[in-house]
This record gives sequence, structure tokens and C-alpha cells, in this order.
Amino acid sequence: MSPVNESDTRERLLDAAEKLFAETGIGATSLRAVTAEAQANLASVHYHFGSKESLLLEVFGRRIKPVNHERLERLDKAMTDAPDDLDAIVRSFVAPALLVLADPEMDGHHVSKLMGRFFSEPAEIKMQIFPLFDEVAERFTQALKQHLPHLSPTELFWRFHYMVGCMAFSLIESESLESRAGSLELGHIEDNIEGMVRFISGGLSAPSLQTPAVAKEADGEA
Amino acid sequence: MSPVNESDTRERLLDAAEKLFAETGIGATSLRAVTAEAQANLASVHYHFGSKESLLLEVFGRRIKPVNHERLERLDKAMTDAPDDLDAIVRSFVAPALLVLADPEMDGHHVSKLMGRFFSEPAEIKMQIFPLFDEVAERFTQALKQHLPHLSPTELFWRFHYMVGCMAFSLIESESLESRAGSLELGHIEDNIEGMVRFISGGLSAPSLQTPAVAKEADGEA
DNA sequence: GTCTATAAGTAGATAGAC
DNA sequence: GTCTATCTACTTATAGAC
Repeated sequence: MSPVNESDTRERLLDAAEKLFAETGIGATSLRAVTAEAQANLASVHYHFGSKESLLLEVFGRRIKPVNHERLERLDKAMTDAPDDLDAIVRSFVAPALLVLADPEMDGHHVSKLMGRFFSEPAEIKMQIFPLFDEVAERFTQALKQHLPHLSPTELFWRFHYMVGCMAFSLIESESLESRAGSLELGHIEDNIEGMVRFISGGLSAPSLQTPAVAKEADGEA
Repeated sequence: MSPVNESDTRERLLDAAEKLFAETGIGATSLRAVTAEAQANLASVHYHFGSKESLLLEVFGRRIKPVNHERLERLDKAMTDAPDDLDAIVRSFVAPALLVLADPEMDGHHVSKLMGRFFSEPAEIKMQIFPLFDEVAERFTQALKQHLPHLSPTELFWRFHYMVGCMAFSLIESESLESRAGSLELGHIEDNIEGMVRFISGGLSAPSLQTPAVAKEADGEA
């Protein structure tokens, strides 16, 4: 009934661009390829988005925003429901991203690959996407600080980003890892999330560099 | 005296390509830009390498091989000198990569960015670079297995790759992180290495998923 | 909003002179 | 081993008909 099919060209372009940016790479994907995939006309990209770069920013934003929104929602819930549970904070950061892989509504594999592209974009484009992560970075850093008050701001900064690294790498390389795993059964996403949460929590809770040498058989001072 | 300047065109091409691939992106870097940077002729790339793709593979191999070689050397030394020290294994994996950032012989920042490009290369190119990491992955997985015999092969696989993720992300994003750190002093590389080693060792040593719920106040079975 | 046609530029690759 | 010149193909972007 409704003229639905009229201007979902825009959506089809976003879908096609997302898929091709993810699979082929952004620089290597031409607008011609995008419009062909979207069964749209070459000029439609410029009509709807103005340029390839604007299209790119919309492609990223469409996926990043809901994930970060859910992270913050989960974080709020974790902070009120289980304020002493470091795992819960880590999980609220990690799970929304990894669950994209299993979301049937968006083909997870190319969404994850798309996120991977982000890391190797030219600085100019990266700078436009970074602000989408600012609130999440700030809020989670604050939350971690409550659990790890002994860490200096510098150590906290690094550990937050080690967490990001674990998560991002697993997301980006999910497909490569599957093929490299060979005959190994990599398990379901829920297990992967929990495994990652344990690793990260273990890392976050590791002894600080500023509290050195408590490890093995050291005993304070002489 | 010697005709040195005669055929180091090849080296200059590698240097220029590395710099531009890193800074601008691989797909976005034209051979014209490479030859301009190298003060060489456009045709010289095809003479020395045959194609852009072959050039790319040589650019990556030139940096990856020595790092992985040093990793294995350090691993051997760690396994004989301090076979009980998990930190030493992690350090022998992490340090050679991060030390590149401080190596005056190769401008660390663009070498690190170059490595970042790897993750978002088209699958076809990635598959040609992956084998350079096979031996390192195998040897380190075996070494970690000795320290963490309670982990299933699947958990070991994941944790090895969480380690890779921490390391790779920090390397790739080293420049972004510096600018995002604002007024925060991020410290020297030696500190960064040790901080990362602690985080990763903590993560690797975290309780297994298969040994559940020992954490807080659980007590075996009823 | 969507199309065709085309402008204007750049890409990788190669042939052949030197 | 290095150069110029050029081929062929593909790129983003735009003007203007419908």
C-alpha cells in the first residue's frame, strides 16, 4: 500500500555500501560498485549523501550508535544492580559489540569487518568517527576507576584500551580466526563473550606497575 | 666512489611505499605517489616488483619477518632461562613489536600504522601475509599451553588471540592513543611493555570457563 | 527522485628508446 | 636500470532530461 519502495534507495545504498566497504575495503570500493549492488543509479549516491565520504560516515554511524547506546544502558544497569561486579562492567562493554555477530538483522560478519576497516582509515576520516566513542570511553573509564582505585590515570587509560583492543581484534578478525581455528570448535557467542570477559577482568585486575614485585616470593622491604 | 646510488632505487621504493601505505592507506596510495616520494620513475616499480601487490607483500615482509624472528629468539631464551615465568613468555611476544615504535632506524609510527593496515586488507592479500605468523602462533601457543595446562584448546586459542589483540591494537592505535590521552603522560615504552605484559598475564591466568564459579563465595557442590 | 550522458581526472600496466 | 609516452580502464562528480 504505502509507497515503501519509493525512497528506500537510501537504505539500499547504505546496506550495499556497508557490505562492500566491509568485504572489499573502503578505498577499494567504488561508488559504481555500491550502486550496482544496491541496484540504484550512480548519481543516487550523490543525491542522497553528497559524497563518498559522507556516505561512509553514515554507514559507520548507523552501526556504531546503537552498540554504544546499548553499552551505556547496560552499564547503568550493571552499576545499580551489581556495583561490585567488575565482570558486569566488562560484559556491558563487550557484549553489545560481539552480539552484533549473531544478530540476524544485520549480517554480523560484514558489520564486524566494517568496524575493522575503521582502524585503518586515513586519519582525517577517523577523526570524524572518534567522537561517537567519546561518551562510552568516558563513562567506562569512570566505572573502571571505581573498581580499580589503585591504578594511576595512566595505567587506567592503558588498561581500558587493552580491553578495547581485545574486543576489537576479536570482532575484526572473527572470520579469520574461524578459518585459522581449523578443526577447533570455537563455541557459541555467549561462551566467547564470557571467555573474553574473564580474560579482560583478569587483565584489569592484574597488579599495578606502581605496586611492584609482590608477585612470587617477594616480601616488602628487607 | 662506489655506485651506491645506482640501484638502491629498490630500497627507496620500499621506504616510500611503506610510508605512504601507512599514512594514506594502501588502496588510496597510487604507484605514482610512491614513485614521486621515492624520486623514482613510475615504471621502476614494475621493473623491481612487477606489480603493486608484489610491492605490498615485500613491504610487509620486510618488517614482519625480523619482529617474528626476534620473538622466537626471545621465546627460546625465556623457556630455558625462566621456564616458570609466564610474564617472560608474554614479554617475548609483545616487546619485539612494541620496540619497533622506539627504533630510530625505522620511523616507528608509520611502521605501526602499516601493521594496522594489514587487518583491513582484502582477504586475498591477508591470506598471503598470514603464513608469516604461522610459526610464531604455533610456538607461542605451545609455550602458553605448558603454563596453562588446564585450559582447553579452544580457550587457549582465544586467549592467545586476546593477547594478539591487545598488542596489535596498542601498536596500531599508538598515535591515536597519544592524541586521545590529552594531558595524560603515557610513559616510556619500557613501562608500556611491562603494563601490557601484566594485563595480558592477568588475562591469560584468569579462571577457565570450564572451572566455573570458584570466584566469589561458591563452594564446590552442595 | 531517478535517470543518461559525459566531463575531467587518475589508476595500473606496458612498450620501447636510451 | 631508468626513462618517456601511451594504452586501457575505471574513478568521482555533475549537468540536465524526465
